[in-house]
Amino acid sequence: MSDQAENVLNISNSWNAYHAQCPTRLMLNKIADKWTVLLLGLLEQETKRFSTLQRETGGISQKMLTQTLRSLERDGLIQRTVYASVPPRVEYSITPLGATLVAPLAAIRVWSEKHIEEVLAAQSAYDQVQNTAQQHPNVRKIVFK
Amino acid sequence: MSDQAENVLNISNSWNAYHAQCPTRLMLNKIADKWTVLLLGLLEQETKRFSTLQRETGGISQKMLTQTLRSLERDGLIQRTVYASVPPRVEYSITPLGATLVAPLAAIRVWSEKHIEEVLAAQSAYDQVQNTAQQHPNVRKIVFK
DNA sequence: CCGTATCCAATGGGATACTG
DNA sequence: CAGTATCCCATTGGATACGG
Repeated sequence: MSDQAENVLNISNSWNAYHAQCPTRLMLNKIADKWTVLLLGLLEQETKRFSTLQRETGGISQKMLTQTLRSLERDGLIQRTVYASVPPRVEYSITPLGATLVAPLAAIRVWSEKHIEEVLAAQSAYDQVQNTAQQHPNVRKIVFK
Repeated sequence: MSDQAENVLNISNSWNAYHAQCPTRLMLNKIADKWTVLLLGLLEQETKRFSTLQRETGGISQKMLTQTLRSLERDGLIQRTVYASVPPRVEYSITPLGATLVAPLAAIRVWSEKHIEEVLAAQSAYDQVQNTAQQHPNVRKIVFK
């Protein structure tokens, strides 16, 4: 209604308030996953085996590796290929669809590396103010205007 | 070392394997939060009050609203202002730093809306194959090559 | 109006043991 | 090698009640 700049982030506009099935929410939940982005990063360039992924992530449990890979496979973001050799060999690779997700994720990475210092500084400043405010419990240090 | 295209998502490159303090991980955890992005979207344009935010998110509990707003404030992404009026009034607005995060988040939103159909289709296809494979339990339907 | 404190159910994720 | 199955603890988040 207003002639302000468009609200580019307003998910509720396109989806009538918060909706559990909002595409953005679905994807954010994926990305929010501790291992998803890391695995996509590892698979971005080359096909890799299960054990290789486990080693290169450095500490993921078998359960979570399997679970995350399944989820990514189900979403069509990675491809799983089984070779009927002995011992069995399974390889994972990124799909064309998965590859298109790399750029948006990289944007997040770039922002994070560029602004992390500001965020950490803000956190320190905030914490310091809170610690200074040893007033009545239940009362935060606040800013009047 | 190789002369391939650079691995733009490889967080481990810059941070020596998976590191809990990797900036990208820190930010992804924020974003992963169920309400963070929604609140940033609501505050993107204009300052809003606590009760307004609660209403417009449509269903967030007081606890989570407070908690999420605190977290965003601590990170320097939003600003909290208290007016010493009766009854008290508290307003939240996005900071310049928070505003710079809008674009990367919008990129995720755009990707999601553009590719959600493919993802859902991939999921359906995957599920169908799994349901068809009523073989020995413990054996998934697999693809040989 | 804008919170904080507490209780409690659901979920997530690691460790471990076992299979084709 | 590449999983699956089970147990179990830590974290999450909603509901509720209370406070400045």
